[in-house]
Amino acid sequence: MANVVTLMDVAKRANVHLSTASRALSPDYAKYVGEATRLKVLRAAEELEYRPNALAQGLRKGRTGVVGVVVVHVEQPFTATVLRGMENSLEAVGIMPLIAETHGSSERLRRAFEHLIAWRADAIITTAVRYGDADIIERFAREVPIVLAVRSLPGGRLPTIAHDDTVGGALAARHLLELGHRRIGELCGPPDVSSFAQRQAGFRAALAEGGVTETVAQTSLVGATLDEGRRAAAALLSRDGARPTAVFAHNDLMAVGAMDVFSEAGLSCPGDISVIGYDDILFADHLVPSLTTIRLSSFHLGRMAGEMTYSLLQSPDSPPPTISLPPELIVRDSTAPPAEAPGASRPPSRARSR
Amino acid sequence: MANVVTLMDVAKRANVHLSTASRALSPDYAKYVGEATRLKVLRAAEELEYRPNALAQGLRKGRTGVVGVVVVHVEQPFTATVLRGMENSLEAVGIMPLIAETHGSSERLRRAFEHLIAWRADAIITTAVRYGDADIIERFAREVPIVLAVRSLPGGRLPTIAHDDTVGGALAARHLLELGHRRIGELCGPPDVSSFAQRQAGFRAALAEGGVTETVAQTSLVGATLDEGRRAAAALLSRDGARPTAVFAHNDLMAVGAMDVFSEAGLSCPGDISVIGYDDILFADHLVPSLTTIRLSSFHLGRMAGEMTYSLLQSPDSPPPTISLPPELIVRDSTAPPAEAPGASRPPSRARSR
DNA sequence: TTGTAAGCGTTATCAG
DNA sequence: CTGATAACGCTTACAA
Repeated sequence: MANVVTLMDVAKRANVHLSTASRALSPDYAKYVGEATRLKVLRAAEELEYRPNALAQGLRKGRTGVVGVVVVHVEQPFTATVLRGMENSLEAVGIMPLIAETHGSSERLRRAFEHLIAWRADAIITTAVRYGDADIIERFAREVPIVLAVRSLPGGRLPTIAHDDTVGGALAARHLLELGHRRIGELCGPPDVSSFAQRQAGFRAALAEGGVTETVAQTSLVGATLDEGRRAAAALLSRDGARPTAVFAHNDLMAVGAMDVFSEAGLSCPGDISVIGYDDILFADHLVPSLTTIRLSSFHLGRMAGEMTYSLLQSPDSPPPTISLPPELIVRDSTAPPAEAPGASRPPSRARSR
Repeated sequence: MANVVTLMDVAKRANVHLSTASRALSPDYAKYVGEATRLKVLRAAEELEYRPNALAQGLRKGRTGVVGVVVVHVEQPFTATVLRGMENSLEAVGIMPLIAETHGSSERLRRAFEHLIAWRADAIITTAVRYGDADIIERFAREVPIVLAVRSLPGGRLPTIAHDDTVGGALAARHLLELGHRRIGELCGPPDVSSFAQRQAGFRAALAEGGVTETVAQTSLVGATLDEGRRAAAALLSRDGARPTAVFAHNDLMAVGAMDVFSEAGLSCPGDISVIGYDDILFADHLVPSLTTIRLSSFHLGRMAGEMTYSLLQSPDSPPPTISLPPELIVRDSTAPPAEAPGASRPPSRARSR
């Protein structure tokens, strides 16, 4: 190790002054350098395998070319794809994403932001906000440009890009209504996350339009995981009163957990109970039955979030844009008309993409 | 924005010299500061929301507290878990992982390393090496400590932590042999990746021990993805000669692709053809049939890789350790005795964990 | 076109 | 215990 080549070494080898070497290697200032000397410097840099110290550059320039990305969990299937999209667009403009995770904790969210600010990230994109984080986010927003992706915050004071989950919830509701379901359950994610709050709002509004005013809801405050899906589904089954004929899970992970529980309880899906999820994660089409769900263009969302951030960096004082992306209903085998209402016919089978 | 609080601001507000402020805030040097002044400085820092500039610190200290992690693809299920393990152990010792992706390209691998070196990462962990990258990796290893995880390189000159894929391949082979299979196919990942090379070697050696000397192999040079699994499986089916009664796919993704193709070709699994995968990715147990596979303790591997890196940073000139982790056979429903050899009985069903 | 020099925000080594 | 000061490696006005 140890053998770190600095600009000084390059300058010496090329027999030029430090600053000339700097200019020769800078895209912006190279034009002020004689062609011959420029080539000398380039050769020297090449030969010594010179690698500019990004710390020194950032310190001096006041920009790092780093954008922080704060997510709940890289491992979540949906998040991973969003990240890939961001990376894709950021890389194209020479920006490096620096990823930090919150694991759902507000305390870690705070630490992640402080970390990224300490590293002088030029901007921060986050997909991890909960309503309770609004204050702290707005405080940080005074220190660094922040872009909200996937999850939004009320007020719209920050640039935001997210799917329209109200529409998504409504799509789910209308699909179940069309199939003839009237007693419908809902497995809700934490209500202080905009995505879940909006899914619920959209779902209920659409049900109400269809004359169904009551849903059997079970909310998880912990998170929208497979285990929480199991727990919520079990709680829902153990209730008094008639069992719902269909269930809307706020994401696919919960849907899978619920399907497991239903199957263990001897209920067939979709025969006894239909299940619709949300997200269209990898392998949603490989489950048995394959999962009807709402697809979000996650890669695209990530891409656009990256682009939005870049243009924000270019023109810092344009008004905060808000972009809303449409979700899409993907009908598969986990939803069907309820056994008791044979009148309703299955709508023509739609695209089974993937 | 703009309003960046520096140490100078803190010092002024506390009425002490810059260097005193620095000491007061440093865990190592705080003891040389009078209790009263120390508290004054702490208060001032608090009030101003002072956040040390990590760039300046890194530049001055020569250490950044950053460890680069170079992976093929964050999105891959196996990788994501490994990452979580690394993060888990690195965070515990105050190190921040900086993630970079290669997408399987050597050129991008090089760029990722250069990027991380430019940012003066204290060390780099990589799970993305191919045999062809050996030279470049050894060159970089002169500039920064490198830890090889998941995939190894011949020679053992670099600290390495990986699962014993030779054993894993053998486990798969013996399982199929025990079930009575004698005509066995293999869907291979790229052979210039140690994991796949070793899986193949272990698999074939164990088959040979069982008297089976020939396998119907189909190799993918592109990558071990679902689509490549489909392609390889299709190629395997279209061959002359008797169809194999069992197939070992070098990872679960390829196994899923293969199962799709088999099912589309009207073959039932495990009735007509058994399939065993590798990795035990999320939802491997939710497929139908649930997938027999080799489980790797990915989280644990990640953890240990992080710990290894840290201890390497502590004692830089200890000999490069090599840690080998055992894989585990997980028997599920995608493997069964071949139809033609009813003599072989299914071994007692083992743990169906998850 | 090139050289000079002043920092960017810290830490660490000196004296005092 | 505290103050002064020299780096760390680089960029960029400003002079020449």
